Amino acid sequence: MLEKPTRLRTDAAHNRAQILEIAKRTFETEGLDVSMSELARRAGLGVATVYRHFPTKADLVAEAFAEPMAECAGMLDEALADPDPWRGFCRVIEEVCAMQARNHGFSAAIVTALPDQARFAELRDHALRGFTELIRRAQEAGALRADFAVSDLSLILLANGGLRSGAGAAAPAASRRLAGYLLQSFRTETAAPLPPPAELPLDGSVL
Amino acid sequence: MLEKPTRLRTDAAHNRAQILEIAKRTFETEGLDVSMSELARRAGLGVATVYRHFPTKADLVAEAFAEPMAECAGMLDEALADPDPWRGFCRVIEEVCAMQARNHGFSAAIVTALPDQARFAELRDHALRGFTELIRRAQEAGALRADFAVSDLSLILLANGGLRSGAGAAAPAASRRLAGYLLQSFRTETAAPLPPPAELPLDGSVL
DNA sequence: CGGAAAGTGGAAGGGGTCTTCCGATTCGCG
DNA sequence: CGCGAATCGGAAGACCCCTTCCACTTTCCG
Repeated sequence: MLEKPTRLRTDAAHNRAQILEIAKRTFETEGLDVSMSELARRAGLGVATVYRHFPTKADLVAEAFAEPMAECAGMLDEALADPDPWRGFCRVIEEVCAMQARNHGFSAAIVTALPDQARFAELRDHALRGFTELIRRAQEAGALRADFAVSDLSLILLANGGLRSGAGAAAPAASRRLAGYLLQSFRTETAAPLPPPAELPLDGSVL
Repeated sequence: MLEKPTRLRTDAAHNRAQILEIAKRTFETEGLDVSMSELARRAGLGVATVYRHFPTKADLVAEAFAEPMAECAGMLDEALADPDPWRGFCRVIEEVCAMQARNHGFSAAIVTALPDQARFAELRDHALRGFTELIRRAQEAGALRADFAVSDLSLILLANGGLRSGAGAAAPAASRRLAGYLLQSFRTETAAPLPPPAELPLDGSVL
């Protein structure tokens, strides 16, 4: 039986934290296309050290994005707490889009890390159930158009993700504008007939 | 002075066409992430042969996408010919989105090939001028919201490009739905205040 | 039909990635 | 303080990629 040493040596603990910190910052500002060697260099450590603490790049990514991931789930809970479901709905969309635009690695991280990390499966399901409930309430209140589908969330995330890759520094502004446009067409009043929802994954690959 | 031999040898001409054909098909269905070796293999030729006809991958991409590129520009001219500017506007958006969703390499090709290919600079400028004119007319007719900006085209293209990468086979359907949502919010009636347009490139990198 | 020129194929150059290995180093308990 | 175990660092393995080189083959003109 393998048993992991209960605690890391103090230097090792420090290095681990250091790597994680650098990874968080770098992934956020430059995306996931940073090599492990480069991360190691920036942390002032060897590559092997990085691999000792994070067996694979996906593991490092998962760990680095645990916080933003949880933050996202938190947004949903806050939104559900809002007495006005439409306002809650808007906030979720706006905030998630903003997060995605701000954090360059976020979208890619979802794809890279989510699929086979059990730790996120629960988070995702929770968020998805919450969002479904939010939609129901907003529609019942007559604010959200009736033909808005849960899969439209994937649509929004993918579309907004497209901005991040191409808009560079303007990504946050572009993102706000896109969210603005979309939210206006999600309101009941607008509701003209629409092409049917796409059968988007909705599983790990998108959210 | 270098002068290119007026005509290719018949076998060479055949091979060139063969490569181009394979490249078009492959780029369309699988995107640009196909190696030159793989393309050569599929064409039943050696790598060197590919490079003899297309000095760099970007050259091959440019050549392979010349047609869809021109087709795009054509859509604009058709739209401008439509007596109803709003209908023309919608068609451009819908068709360009459809093209982007159908042809997996299209967006990436714009980024890869457009920047330093003089042949496309003119095409792009023409299209951009045409689109600007189309916007003006649609706004004057009172159909398109007044705060729609030219840079919103980049917004649409980037957003729609995001679908293509993540939606897989559902991309066309997702694309149609996104275009549907957006067009509804572009109509005058909807027009509620909106975040300001982002300062998107608008140059080679996006359109 | 024969030979010069055009065209070809496969290997190899140069660069990048993720990951593993192992000898050298550092920590921290006794 | 000393010594074993945990940890580290850099080189190297195993794949990718795009591109170049050069001996070999094919075409086609006189």
